[in-house]
Amino acid sequence: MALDRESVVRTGLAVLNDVGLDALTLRKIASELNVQPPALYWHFKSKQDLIDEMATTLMRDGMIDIPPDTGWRELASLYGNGLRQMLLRYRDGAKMFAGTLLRDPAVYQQQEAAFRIFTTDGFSVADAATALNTVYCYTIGFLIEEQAVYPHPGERSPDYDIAKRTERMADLDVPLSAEAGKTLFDDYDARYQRGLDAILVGIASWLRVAE
Amino acid sequence: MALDRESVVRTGLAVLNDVGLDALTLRKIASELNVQPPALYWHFKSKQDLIDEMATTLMRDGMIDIPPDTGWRELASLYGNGLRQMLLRYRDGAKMFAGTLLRDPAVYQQQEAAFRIFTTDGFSVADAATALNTVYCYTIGFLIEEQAVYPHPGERSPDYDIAKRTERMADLDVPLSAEAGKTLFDDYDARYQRGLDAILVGIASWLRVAE
DNA sequence: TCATTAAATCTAACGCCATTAAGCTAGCTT
DNA sequence: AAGCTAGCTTAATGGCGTTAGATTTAATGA
Repeated sequence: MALDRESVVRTGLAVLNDVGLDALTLRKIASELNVQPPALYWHFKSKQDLIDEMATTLMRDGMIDIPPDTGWRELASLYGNGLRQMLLRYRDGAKMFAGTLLRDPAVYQQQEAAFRIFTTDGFSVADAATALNTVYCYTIGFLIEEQAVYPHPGERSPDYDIAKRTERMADLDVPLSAEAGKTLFDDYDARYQRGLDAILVGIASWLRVAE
Repeated sequence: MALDRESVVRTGLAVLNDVGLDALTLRKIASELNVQPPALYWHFKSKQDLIDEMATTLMRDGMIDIPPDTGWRELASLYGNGLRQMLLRYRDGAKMFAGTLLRDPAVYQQQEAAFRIFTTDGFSVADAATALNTVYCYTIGFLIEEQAVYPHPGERSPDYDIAKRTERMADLDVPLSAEAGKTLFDDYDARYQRGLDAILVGIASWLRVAE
């Protein structure tokens, strides 16, 4: 034997990666564990409970140590990029994460360290919260889109065919939109970075105003 | 008689507003229309097809006319705020929208007008696309969070109880996080605006670099 | 060593779901 | 009047999360 929360969560994540969030079922997870579906209810009170734990595990695994003497800007960049890489590790990672409330103490402690850096650098607590929340929201939104187009990194979904999109636009007289498509459905790394940098520039302006 | 795509979509949106996305079923929609569930398949090829159309309708209804002589910044602000108000009209509006590919020509034409303003103001098409995409992603991410806390405007979900959250943090020694909670679970209007403004400040810097 | 107990799983079933297949019916066309 | 077809119906399929209750397993205490 040896079925515990941890192994169920790991198997859940593996199944998620295979089939995606919509097709993630307790029956598949149970079958992967050579167990009958109701067995999972000994360890989790509901499917949502399991998914919450999967999200928490993902977060905990993805947490990075903050180097000493990190400035707010570098930290925010690390936070955003770390979050993105974390979500990219599993199919539909962002969708699973979105709207999930994390109860893990480790998350709060990591957050606390981030707030300390921001306040040390001159931000109010409210501004620090707003700043990190802005980065968070942008990242989640970006990744939901990205993972819709690329369920797995490097594997484009057939639903998002650039050629067909361009074709559909051909008789619509929207040349700029057509050209923008090239930007919007490719090079997600660079584009994420560009948007994140814009946010950081804007947040930096909060500091100067306060001075 | 007189069941058509339009009326099914409207009823679908009404049911969505009542019960949320997870509990949105074809059976409920059909029952609301005094019709048997399979009847919907005459008008839509699948549930997802109906949801796509619901999202498209929401978008189309929420589209606003762009006043003449609007600058890129004002436009981007209108775009973000308009998108937010649109999504707020229905429970789980953002979740429904996230990852949905819109095929409506009207959307492309609206987009085209936006791109024209950006390029007139000196942006490249790629930068215009990145700029609007950044606003879009931020807004979607923000609203998924917001609607998790407030399924309906003004009606807080019981899952997000500030008092309980503070309580949980009491024995954790994370005073800044506790204080941040006050910011993060309230005053969504102001916070959305603050984040959006930061993004716009950052995007403005793209212009100056190019000059 | 054996009875007791608790933990962890099983089988069986319920009610709901999206979807498909096939039949019926009203109204339009010829 | 006959036939066609758009637009529904009923009936059924297979899958889902979840619950109830029986059953096994492993540890405990006498």
